[in-house]
Amino acid sequence: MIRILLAEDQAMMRGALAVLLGLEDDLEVVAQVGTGTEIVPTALEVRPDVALLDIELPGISGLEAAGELTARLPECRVMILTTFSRPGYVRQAMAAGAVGFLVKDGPVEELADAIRRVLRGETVLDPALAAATLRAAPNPLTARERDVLAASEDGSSIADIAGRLFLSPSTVRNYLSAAIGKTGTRNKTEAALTARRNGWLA
Amino acid sequence: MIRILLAEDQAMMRGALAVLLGLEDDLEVVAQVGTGTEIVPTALEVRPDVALLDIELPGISGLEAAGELTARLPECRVMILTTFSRPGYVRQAMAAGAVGFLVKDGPVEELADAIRRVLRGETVLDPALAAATLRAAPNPLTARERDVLAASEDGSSIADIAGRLFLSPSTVRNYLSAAIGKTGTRNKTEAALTARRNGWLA
DNA sequence: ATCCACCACTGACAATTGTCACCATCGGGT
DNA sequence: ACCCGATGGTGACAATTGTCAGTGGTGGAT
Repeated sequence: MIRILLAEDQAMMRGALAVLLGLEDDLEVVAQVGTGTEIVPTALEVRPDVALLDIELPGISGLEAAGELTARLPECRVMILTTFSRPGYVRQAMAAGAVGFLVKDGPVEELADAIRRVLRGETVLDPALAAATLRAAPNPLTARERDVLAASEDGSSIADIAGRLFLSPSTVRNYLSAAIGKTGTRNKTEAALTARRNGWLA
Repeated sequence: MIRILLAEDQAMMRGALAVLLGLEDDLEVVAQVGTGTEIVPTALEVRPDVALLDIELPGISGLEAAGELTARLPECRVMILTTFSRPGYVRQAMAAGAVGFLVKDGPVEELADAIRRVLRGETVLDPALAAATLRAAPNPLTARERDVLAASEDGSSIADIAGRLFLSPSTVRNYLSAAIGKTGTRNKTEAALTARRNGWLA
């Protein structure tokens, strides 16, 4: 019996997947969580064979949790199940020790099989997605550039960002200018958008 | 046997829901589509009792499809199933003749029952959500203001927007200024963001 | 007939934003 | 010791953006 931990914030999606996986007679969902913060504690308690993690979660992200989980519970295989096939996500997932990366666009039928394959020691990653990730440029942004971009995502003014990050407005403008240059965009809004789309933030 | 049409863009969610609903012995998913454009033609062909529509879909939105569907196939009950409980969405759904509005945050168990209740003639709408919708201000934006806000969502410059909408840059700036005023925000990025969050766009 | 809301535009002005050159410090590498 | 990249800053300048006061035109109410 393969014991599964399921982390997904949308209750309906989480419930549906749990029922679905429960229908397979070699699979068993032993824990369900709706936030990133619960992942590691719950996993340490129930000791699942596989953790199926969404990325965008309240609290910490599934990718951060993946890193901690592979470190603290190495016998648990970590798989990422996400809406977005962003190159940066794939990169971070692999760096965090994940052995599977599934996109919610794919057919449900693949899911149970992917879990079994991971447990046999295989790595599950769509070849086209792997290729696209390798083709795409790796994250060119420095930590600070990511900070200011993330802070500008809600449309904040430079003064706001500076206040929030305890920097001088001029410094913020310089980082933004650098980020705009590196992303090949024309203003902070576009820069934040493409950085987000590439999985370069958070 | 209740015949259901399912419109949802995420294949995995769509598949999982279909399996789930299929487990109920009085429910039957007779059609699944992944785009908004397919909804009406498919419904006219298979004549379902209930159409369960996501809002954010490729092609036309589930809300637009809902309006057309209630007009062209009145015997088919339309239910909206969406991630976002935006006041504007609820308003539009009801205006389009939908008799159910479900949020993907809720438990899966409710879904089948909600469908049955809708078929008994009830309207399914979380009271708290209904209250919040009534409390929230209705869409204060004019059609043009919505246009320019939608066009500015990708971080475009005013000149870009003007070019795309065949307007003079000054006109665009005036509409944006009006939208900024009405949304109580401080720049076009914030304005577009809050308009989107309230379900005032598209 | 008059009012009002919406549409479309212009021009002027102030504020914000983006670019650039420049300076200083710190921590690795080589 | 030296270079390099990242961090944090200043000041100057140009471009973009936001505000405001106008001008008209349209079409639907009263």
